[in-house]
Amino acid sequence: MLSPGHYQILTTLSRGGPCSRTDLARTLGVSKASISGLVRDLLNQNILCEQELVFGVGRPSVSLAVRADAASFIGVSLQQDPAVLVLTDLHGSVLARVEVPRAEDPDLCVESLVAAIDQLRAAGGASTERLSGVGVALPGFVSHDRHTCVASTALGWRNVDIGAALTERTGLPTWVENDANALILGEQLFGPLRGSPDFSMVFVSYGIGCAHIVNRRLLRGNAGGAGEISHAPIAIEGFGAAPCRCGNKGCLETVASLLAITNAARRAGLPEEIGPLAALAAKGQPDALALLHRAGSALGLATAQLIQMLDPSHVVVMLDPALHDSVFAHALRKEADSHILHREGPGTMVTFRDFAPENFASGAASLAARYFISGSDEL
Amino acid sequence: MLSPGHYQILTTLSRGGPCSRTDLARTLGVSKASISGLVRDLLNQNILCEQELVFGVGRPSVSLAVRADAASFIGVSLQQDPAVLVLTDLHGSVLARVEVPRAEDPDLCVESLVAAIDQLRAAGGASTERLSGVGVALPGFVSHDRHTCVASTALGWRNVDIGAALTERTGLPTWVENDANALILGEQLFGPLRGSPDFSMVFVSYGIGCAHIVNRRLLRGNAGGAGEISHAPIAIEGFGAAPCRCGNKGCLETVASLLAITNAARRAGLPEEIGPLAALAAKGQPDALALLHRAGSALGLATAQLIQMLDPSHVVVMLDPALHDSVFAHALRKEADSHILHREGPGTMVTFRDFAPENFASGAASLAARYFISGSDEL
DNA sequence: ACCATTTTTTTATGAAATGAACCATTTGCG
DNA sequence: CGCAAATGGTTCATTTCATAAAAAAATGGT
Repeated sequence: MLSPGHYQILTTLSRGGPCSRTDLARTLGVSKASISGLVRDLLNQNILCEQELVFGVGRPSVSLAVRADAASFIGVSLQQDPAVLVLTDLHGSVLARVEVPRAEDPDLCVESLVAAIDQLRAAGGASTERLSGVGVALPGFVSHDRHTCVASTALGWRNVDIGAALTERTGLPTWVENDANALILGEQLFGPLRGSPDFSMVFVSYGIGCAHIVNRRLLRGNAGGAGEISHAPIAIEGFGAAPCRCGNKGCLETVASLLAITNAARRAGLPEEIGPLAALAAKGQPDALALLHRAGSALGLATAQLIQMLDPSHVVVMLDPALHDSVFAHALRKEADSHILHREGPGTMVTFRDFAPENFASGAASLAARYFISGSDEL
Repeated sequence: MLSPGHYQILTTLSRGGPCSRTDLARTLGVSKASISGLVRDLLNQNILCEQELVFGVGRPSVSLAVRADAASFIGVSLQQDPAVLVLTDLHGSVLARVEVPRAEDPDLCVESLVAAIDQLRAAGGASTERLSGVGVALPGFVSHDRHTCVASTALGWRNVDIGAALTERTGLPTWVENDANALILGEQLFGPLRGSPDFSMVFVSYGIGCAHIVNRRLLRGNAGGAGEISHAPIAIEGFGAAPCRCGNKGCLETVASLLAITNAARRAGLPEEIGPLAALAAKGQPDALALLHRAGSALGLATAQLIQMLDPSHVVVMLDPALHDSVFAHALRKEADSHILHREGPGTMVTFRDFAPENFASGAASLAARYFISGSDEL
């Protein structure tokens, strides 16, 4: 239905925001005549709309923008229990939201997800008329075809073709992706860093997840295992090198994940929840301070390695709100800063953002939106 | 002169080796009719040639290959003193080779390079009729436009537009690139790993250089500083964290570079040349063994970090031949292997190769060849 | 009112890709 | 030996696509 030219226009608009026909022609290196025709098609199909006039010298240009209501998408996050599902529009805004318990058994899980999707469709009303796809984010490895979960320790799954199952039950095309990858792909399409060609995201949950955009593309690597930093060898002097479930010693995950932090807190007789622990550290309790400082420093060192290796323009670290302004965050920033090679020009910017399970769901929805916009899984 | 279609054919052939017209049509997703016409043009211009027939059922297919003598290129390596210049054909074979002292003063340097290039042209004879470009590899940072050396501590240069100078004096288009980048771009176009979408190269010289191909493209990063591992924080327990010229402590460069190794050897009263040092270690001299083991382990740890982060299919480590089968290499492999997360399927393959200054020169030549083949600096 | 300037549309022209038919050359089989 | 089946490559009329040039539209300044 849409030609490559149409997709190029949609991609350019969602990458750089609204612009005129002439801008599009310049950016894409084609004639204004071609753009004119393609834009007409997209206007007729209610995918684009003309926005306000931009006045300069001469005839004002009309801004073109992708219509938010041109399509809607469903995103499923199995990153935590409960699972979160959202219905989003083409700008990534959440139109409806549902939570369901995350079932371990694959069949039960699909069952409850299908029910939740029906709920979302009902809640969305007219906006689901052009519902065009489902995305799933899960903690684990996903096969090359973006259908099957090859392995997930968190879910206890091996070779579960959840993509095919959902497609069959909902009649909607479905894309499956690793949780960290879905998160960063959502950021690339919908987030504040949209359009940046090189950036990375790290999140601290029970484990530590990480993904990278390099040259505008997701870094997957040869076997799809690229970008992992949770098993980076963080053998800082003075840090004990605890054995990790991966068989090595001194992995980042054994120090900086929420699981590691709460385990260490329990052993030290400190509160096991991250909120109270951070509050205690804020009051100056020495053990809590040391624990969070150590964890933050470890993640900071890994971040420095990441920055040295990939030289991204931004690294976004998603943290529990309780940690946002804590010694954890400060130690992270300091350790990262002290281990990167400073050069001229603006270096990598490290920013913190609140961790919310919803982000994974809307990242998952963006997988389907991406296909709508670019006709493929690349932008 | 050549259209995008022509370049696509040349790129496909040099990426995947000789193939038939029908294969090209399948690979590129265009009709046989289009390929037929484009190939005819390239045959007429003596850029392609028809090779042997491949028999199967039905009419045999004729293999098409890029002619080695379709063009020739000059590569300049300023990676070491003396500078090495080579004349290569379109398959990367070295047709002639010249060395000249590497002058510090930019003007003098250009002067001697121009003279050496004339020598190469004379030595190349008829093969330089279609000489189509010059590439320069140098240790330092190169501006975004691939003309100017922004900074090089090894050469003592700041903002030297060596590209423009050579273009003016030789009349040939010139591309300038960082030494490690030139090396891996040469491997991508001419080497055994040609066509691999994800691989990395590391070389151990007075410093340590490193570059990566990700998704078939050179990893440059936001500020062009990606891929550097020489300042990776290698703070292995038991390894002293020596201060580095970058201001941090415990950088890889302070342990594993040839400069660091020979400095440490001098302090320990061991031979300062790498050959005798390696020989001593091979005989079992404890201090020499410890020194090389420590250096190899450090590089191995950095290699493990690299593999975890990028998940390449191959890592090629270029070493002085004396180190090739030494405790350095063994420690490197062991340390790398023990710090990567093993998963199903074939993991990253780490291979050693002899370090030769020529590789940088032919890598530099490949920059010009790349332009001939793809019409841009991407493959 | 009129001109300069810039954006957008229209239109006529040319280039490029295609599908379908056709020719070429081999293997396999009776 | 002869013929069908299969595959590779070419030719050519047709369609699609992109473009440049011209025209129209919309505004600011003089």
